Order: sequence, then structure tokens, then C-alpha cells
Amino acid sequence: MTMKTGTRARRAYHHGDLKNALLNAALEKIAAHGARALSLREVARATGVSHASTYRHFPNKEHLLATIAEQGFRTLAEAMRAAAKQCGGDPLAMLLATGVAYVDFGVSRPQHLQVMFGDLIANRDHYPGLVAASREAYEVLESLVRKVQKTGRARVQSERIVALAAWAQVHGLALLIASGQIPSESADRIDHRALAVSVISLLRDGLSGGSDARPTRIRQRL
Amino acid sequence: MTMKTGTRARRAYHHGDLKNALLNAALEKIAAHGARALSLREVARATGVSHASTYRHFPNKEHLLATIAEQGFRTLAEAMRAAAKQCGGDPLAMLLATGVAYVDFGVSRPQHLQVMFGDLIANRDHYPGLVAASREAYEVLESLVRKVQKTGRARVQSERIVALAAWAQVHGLALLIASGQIPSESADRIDHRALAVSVISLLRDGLSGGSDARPTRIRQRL
DNA sequence: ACCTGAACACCGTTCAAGT
DNA sequence: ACCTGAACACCGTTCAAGT
Repeated sequence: MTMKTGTRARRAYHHGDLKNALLNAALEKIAAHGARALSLREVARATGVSHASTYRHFPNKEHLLATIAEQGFRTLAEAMRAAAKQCGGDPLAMLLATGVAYVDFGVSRPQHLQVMFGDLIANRDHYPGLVAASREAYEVLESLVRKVQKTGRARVQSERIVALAAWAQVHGLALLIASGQIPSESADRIDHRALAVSVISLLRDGLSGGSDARPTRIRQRL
Repeated sequence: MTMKTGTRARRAYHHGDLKNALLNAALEKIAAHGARALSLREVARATGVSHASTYRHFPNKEHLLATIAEQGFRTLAEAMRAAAKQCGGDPLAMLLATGVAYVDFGVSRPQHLQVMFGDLIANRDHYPGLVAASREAYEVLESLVRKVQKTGRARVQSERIVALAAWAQVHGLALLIASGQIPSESADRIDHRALAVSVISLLRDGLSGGSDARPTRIRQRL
């Protein structure tokens, strides 16, 4: 079983890419049992490595979680951009699709969302990459709001207020669903995307209140 | 210093009302250092009691947290009702005030909000009192939505959808502010209540889209 | 350069024992 | 009935030592 160490830089001692292996193991554990239950020693065990070796790659547990949160924000931003791209260019439709993508993300990865928005990370300012990634996600929404306003179909309103309103809307919906807060009578056989469409449409109707706004018959799919 | 045990049921051994003393100590610690940092042993120490004695009053740590979350929901519901009562009966104004109260609550007690909505409690169904309290808070919103719809000033729309939209809106805004996600350029000298008014007003304009809806000049106080 | 074992100071939880 | 001390199995983190 003696393995040639050769072929230049193949598995230095044990792993070769322990850092990513740890991240992936952590992500799996979080998806399965929640972020709160995660222990660094458990992640090390799952990766087949001694617990002390995690400190060679992350200064502490919080740093590992911040890295996972950052990846989450990048995935989220990417999902929003992809959703917008499929809407043929109508800014309001793009904004709606982006919001639905946000809710989708949260519903399919509730535990990841907790890492991104919960209090596991005491001070986000310690992690510039995390701050940048979350800002990047926010800016997908904000730039769409800007586009909507340029069409003149939106109420005159501070761009910041409108973007925040949109963000708060989808964020709140995603978290309510992800944390199981939606009253059970309605959570039964719910299609979360349809719910998202309906809810977000209401806000959209608040944005586009102008004279040329369409009557906006909401697609009632519930 | 030998104290008469008399006067019927005065401090049985040590405390007399250890349960509430523990809850209050926990609440203080949470407000100061966040729910994540809380340890049961620390709470016992602060109360001047051995750590094992907490188990005489709560079966485990999660149960204590669930109790705190439940209290939070009751306080929240009360704050919302109080805010609505000061609005002289106009349903839309009451709904707006209620939303602002929700955001207020979250901004002034961000750590408490984490206990209520975070993942510290693995399965909320284990705590019927918690479920009931959160439902009670939700129903304050829902009944106001019903009132708005009765005035005929709202779009015809499922009551549930509108109530969820309203809830998601204020919930999202509260959490974004409480978790420090509002971009720093704007978080500077912000009046959160004013921001809440502006954001919620946008949604309200989506709700009241009817012919007799006022032009709704949003109070721009920013 | 990367990994390990032993050690430290903490946890949550249990339990036999005290008053 | 209510509280305690000792114990158990875990943590996160550090550090000297190994390859």
C-alpha cells in the first residue's frame, strides 16, 4: 500500500485540500442537523482528520461559519441573476422573478439561511468577504429597482426605500417559511413559489402605482 | 441571622421564586451578549444558585429558551395592540402603526427576536405555549387586514395572502435592521421608525389600490 | 508545511445525597 | 419540596511534538 508521494504535490500528508473538505463536511452537517448543532470536532471526524488540524485552516469556528455564509450569499446572488435573466427584459417581471428566487433559496436551504442571517457570527465586520458578498446580493435587487424606476412606471420614491422594501418583503417571506412560522392550516400543501408570487405582487402593485400601471390581475394559483 | 421560616411559604430554601429569577437573569444575559453565548451554568451563577438546580424548574436549556421566546411573542402582540389602539379607528392607519410597532420591537430587542425566530429551538411543536403565543401575535395583524378589507378600500385578495404579505414585510424589515444588514451608508443616522413608515407605506399602497384610494403622499421624513 | 495527542477550561445533563 | 457536589461525555482552543 506504500504510495508514491510523487507526481508533484499530491496529497501532502493526508488530504491535499483539507480546507474545502472541511467546508463541505460542515455544509452537509448544517443541512442535516442545523447550524446550531455543528461542532468543529464533528466536522474533523467526518473528514477523517484530527480535531486540532482544523485550526491550520480556520482561526476558529466562527471563521468557518463566516466562510459558509459568504458562499451562501454568492450562491444567492447568482440564483437571483439567473432568474432575472430569464424574464426577457421587463424590469418589473425581473424584480418579481428575483424575489421568487430569493424565497426559493431560503426555502430549499433554511439552515444555510440561518448561517447567513442568524447570530452565529457575532460581528460581521470582522469578515470583509462576507460583507462584500451580502452587499453583492443586495445590489442585484437594488439595480433592478433602479431599472424599474427608469421606466417611469414606478412611483417617485427614493430608490433606497424601494429597494429596502423589496428586500424586506422577500427576506421576511423566506424567513417565515424557512423557520416554519407560516400557520399550519395554510402550510399544508402549499406551493411556496406561488405564495411568493402572490405576496410579492402585492408589493409590486405598491411600487407601480402610476397612471399607466396595468390592472395587475395577480396570477392566482393557490 | 437565623431567620424564622414562618409567615407561611417564605423562601422555601433559597429563593422562593427561582424560576422567574432564572428567566430574568437569562433575559438580561441574552440582551447583553446574545442568545448564542448564553449558558445555563452562567444563568445559575448570576442567580446565586448551583447549576444543577435549574433542572428543578426547566427540563433543559431549550425549554428555558422556549419560555423566553413565548414571553417575547406575548410582549410583541401587546405592543402591536397598543399601537393600533392609538389610531382612532382607521384600519389602514392601524395596520401601519402595528407594523411600525413590530419593527420597533425588533430593533429595540434584536437578541430577543433571535430567540423567537432563530434556530435555537429545534422543534417549536414541542412547546404549545410558544406556538399559541406566536399565533396570537400573527392574529393581531390578520384581524386588522380583515378590517381593512371590510372597508372595501383594499384590493380583492385572499385575506391570508394579504396578511402574510404584511407580516413578511414588517418581519423582514425588523430582521434586516436587527441583524445589521442595512447597508452602512444608510444605517448612519437613520430613524428606523421613519424608515419603517416609508417601507410599509409602499406595501399599503399595494393593498389599497382601489378607485377611492387616496394619492397617498408618503410622509417623507428621511 | 501539515498533522497529531494531550491538556485546559468550559458546557449540558444526570444522580445520589443532603436539609 | 427544593437544592447541592461530584461525575460523565462532550465542546473550542492551545501547544509542544511528530513526519
